[in-house]
Amino acid sequence: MWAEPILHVDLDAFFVEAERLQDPGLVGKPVAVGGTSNRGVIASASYEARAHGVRSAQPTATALRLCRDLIVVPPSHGRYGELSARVFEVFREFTPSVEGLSVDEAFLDVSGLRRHFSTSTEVALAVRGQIRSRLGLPASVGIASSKFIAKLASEAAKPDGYRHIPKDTELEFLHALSVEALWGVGPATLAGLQRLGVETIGDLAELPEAAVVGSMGPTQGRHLLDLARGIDHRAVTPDIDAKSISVEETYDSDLEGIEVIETALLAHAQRLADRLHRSGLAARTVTLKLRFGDFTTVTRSVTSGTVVDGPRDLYLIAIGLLEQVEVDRPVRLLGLGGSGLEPAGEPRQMPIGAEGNWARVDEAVAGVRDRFGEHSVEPARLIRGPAPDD
DNA sequence: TCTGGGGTCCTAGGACCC
DNA sequence: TCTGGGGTCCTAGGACCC
Repeated sequence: MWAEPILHVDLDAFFVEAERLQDPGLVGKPVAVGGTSNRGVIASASYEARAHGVRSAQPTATALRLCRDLIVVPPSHGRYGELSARVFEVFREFTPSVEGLSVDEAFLDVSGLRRHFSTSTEVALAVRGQIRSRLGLPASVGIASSKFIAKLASEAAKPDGYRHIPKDTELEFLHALSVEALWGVGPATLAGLQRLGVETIGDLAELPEAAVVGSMGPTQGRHLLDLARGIDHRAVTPDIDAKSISVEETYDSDLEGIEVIETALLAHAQRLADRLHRSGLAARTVTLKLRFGDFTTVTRSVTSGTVVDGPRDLYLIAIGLLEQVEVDRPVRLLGLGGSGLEPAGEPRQMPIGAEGNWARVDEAVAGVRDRFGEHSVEPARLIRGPAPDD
């Protein structure tokens, strides 16, 4: 009963369900949350929409063609984040050993609850019940002896169900699944495995290690082979600190001309500074990302001995990185990110001879934007005048 | 009706240091 | 007579996940 103490809790169609809490009129209908512009894609689809073939990551235009009654709602990530925080509070009422994978899923190690519940499946039912009754959200739970089996079990449990995989039936459950179901097998790895004649996880488990390592390299090869044989000793690790923070945007129409790109980077620098400020972090490495109209993507990054978090510093660094890229084609996407994150220090160093104390200005601006919203204070260059025709 | 936005991890080559 | 091996950091790109 307690040989399977790992739960994987996965909220069903989380963004859609969050929208249904706001607007109950959406219940029972084909609904998707996603971008509504010409380049928008679906982030989350209701099961009614999935019945028509609507999937996440699908272009919204394709989804509308597949399902003419589809209601597409633009995402409200701020609200989803708040709801997610409440879901995680519920998790932590059961155990401190909660490892979030994203806003809508987490591993829970419930082995410490032996004295309070007779089985780990009972814990799973209680977690599901609390999330349903207090937050109005459906969740599916997988219960297993290891993280990756628990994750596969929650997938098998969807929607709004639970699935317990007893340890002695693990391999039977695992080996029947398609190898694509394995965490870490995407299109490129799948193609390599198919060349080896692998279709199911069971097929992979029977291959000699040398064949798998020869095709996929030692690190990934041995790891996948272990998983295929049911071996996964990874512990549930709570509270992993963020390693990078980034903002990016795909434009409705491609950007042309350095000035237009620089202006867009000013907006990115401001947004990134806001996100860093809210997290109390500063970055040692700044990375600029450009995707051209033909979808080729380049990145340029720079690491310095000091950290940055102010919009002006981020902007100047971004401009410096932009100069290293040959921008000879229209730009579809711009991104700016920070990594090598450290807690933002109290007293901010200014470069010797820098004019004025920009760090203090940045700090003050960030404080105002936190309190009054992101449009309360903006660089003058970003403020649009009244629209000419209304 | 081509392909979002936010992440993590890995690899490979070069710089640099001992 | 150009020549070592290890370790770490940095950069660019790519695979993958939700």
